[in-house]
Amino acid sequence: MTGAKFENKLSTPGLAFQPLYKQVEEHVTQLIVEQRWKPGEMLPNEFELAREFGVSQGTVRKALNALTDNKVLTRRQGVGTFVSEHTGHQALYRFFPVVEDGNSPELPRAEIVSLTRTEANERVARNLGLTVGEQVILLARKRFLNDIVCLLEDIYLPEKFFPGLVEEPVIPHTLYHFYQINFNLTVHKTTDRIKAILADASDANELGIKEGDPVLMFTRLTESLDGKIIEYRINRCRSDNYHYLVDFD
Amino acid sequence: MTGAKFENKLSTPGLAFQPLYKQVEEHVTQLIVEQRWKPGEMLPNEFELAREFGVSQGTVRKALNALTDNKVLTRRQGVGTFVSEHTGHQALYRFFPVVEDGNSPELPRAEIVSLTRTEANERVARNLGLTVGEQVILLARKRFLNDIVCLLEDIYLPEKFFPGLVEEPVIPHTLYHFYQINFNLTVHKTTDRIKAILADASDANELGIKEGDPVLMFTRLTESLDGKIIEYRINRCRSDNYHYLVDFD
DNA sequence: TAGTGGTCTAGACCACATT
DNA sequence: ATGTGGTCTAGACCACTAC
Repeated sequence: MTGAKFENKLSTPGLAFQPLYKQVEEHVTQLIVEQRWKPGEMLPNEFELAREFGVSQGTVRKALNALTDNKVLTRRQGVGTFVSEHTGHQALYRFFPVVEDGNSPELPRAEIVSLTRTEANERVARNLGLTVGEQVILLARKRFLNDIVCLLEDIYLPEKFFPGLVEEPVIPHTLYHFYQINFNLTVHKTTDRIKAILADASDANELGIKEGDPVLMFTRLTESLDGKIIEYRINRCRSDNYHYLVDFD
Repeated sequence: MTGAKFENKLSTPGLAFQPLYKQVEEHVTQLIVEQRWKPGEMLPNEFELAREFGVSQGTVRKALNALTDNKVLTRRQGVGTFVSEHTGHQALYRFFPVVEDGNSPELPRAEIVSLTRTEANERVARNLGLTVGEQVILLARKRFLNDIVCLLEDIYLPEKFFPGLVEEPVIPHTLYHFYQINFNLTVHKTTDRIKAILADASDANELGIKEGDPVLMFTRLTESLDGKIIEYRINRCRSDNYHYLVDFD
């Protein structure tokens, strides 16, 4: 199907013809970005959406299932189709790769160290796709597993995507859910780059290790559902009793 | 569908009812493990498979597409459906996460340092699911990016899964393809656990860095298509100019 | 009981690659 | 021209959940 064959009600943008189900996928994503349905809310059923978009129910199903694979939607048999919310154990584990040696993955506790506004230096600007000097928010946190500090985070956020965040009185532990609810920014994917470094005096002190001890350092770039780079993190992780877990399949 | 409703020709194992398309998926996987079709070979078309299994073409399609998502099969429009081979750029990048800083992912060269038979010590046995003292093969390699050594690998293989490997006169660089072709072991997924350590004298010498420099160490467990753990790797990677790249989505 | 998603089928037609 | 996978549709029925 080239996009012109059927009379459907999707906004087909000009010449880049896509299969109908792909158009439905993008259209539904767009509607979520525009907050027609908010996180946690239920979508109309397949037949209603099919009627609205002018396609068959099977085509809607294919699109909704693809979005479910991408974790954008959650479907529950007998209940309905929902916009995924970054809450619940599964969603929280999804982007936290640090595990205590010999243990199963667990959820960490977070403690805010500081929250300030500053100007992007060259490195931050390059990573966030900003120009040097643009306003960014720097959020520093410590994270704990079993009440032992395991990770230090410096989180840089473009202020234009997070207006007013720096004045927020209280920032919850579940940051990605907070982005989603308060700034309509749903985290969609992340890229981590991992290196080994030696602890400097300050990090060693905060992590409870010695200066010069090996530390796992990973930087993260986070992309939202609508394709914006919304976060740049610099993480330093104790490596004596923790590791970074990756599955390829 | 509970598995008993339709008269199909799949070996439904007793009571663990599965959807038909899931049964087809497992059956096709089993046939690949049994080498009814070898890597690179083409399967019969959807209608033929549907007739053979006693299900509809749409059900076969759903199963084959799922296996394609899992990289077990490769489908090409107008051509056919093929058993995936661990060759070709895409398949080779898939399990190699080390990238030179500031560069795009590239394929490394491999050089064999030694190939010996030994007995599994406690650590190796535990990771490979063997008993201490079982025969294992130890393959040590160096890997190069742009002709600079970046990674040292100690690869432990249970001899029972790789009979005769230790006498092989020549081992190719593309190990996972070699496992697949010569031992009918298709790598399906891997788990890496990453830590930061300090280089010991030997590793530092081989990697061209100084003793005590930070090094990225990651261990890998590799699982085959039929669910066996076939490989345990201990990797040490230069961290001065290289990093480990992970995407979550 | 009503409403939802999940499975399975059948068939028409399109797009692509090879001969 | 032929054969393959890809898309789209239509409809029947099942399984699960909530009320």
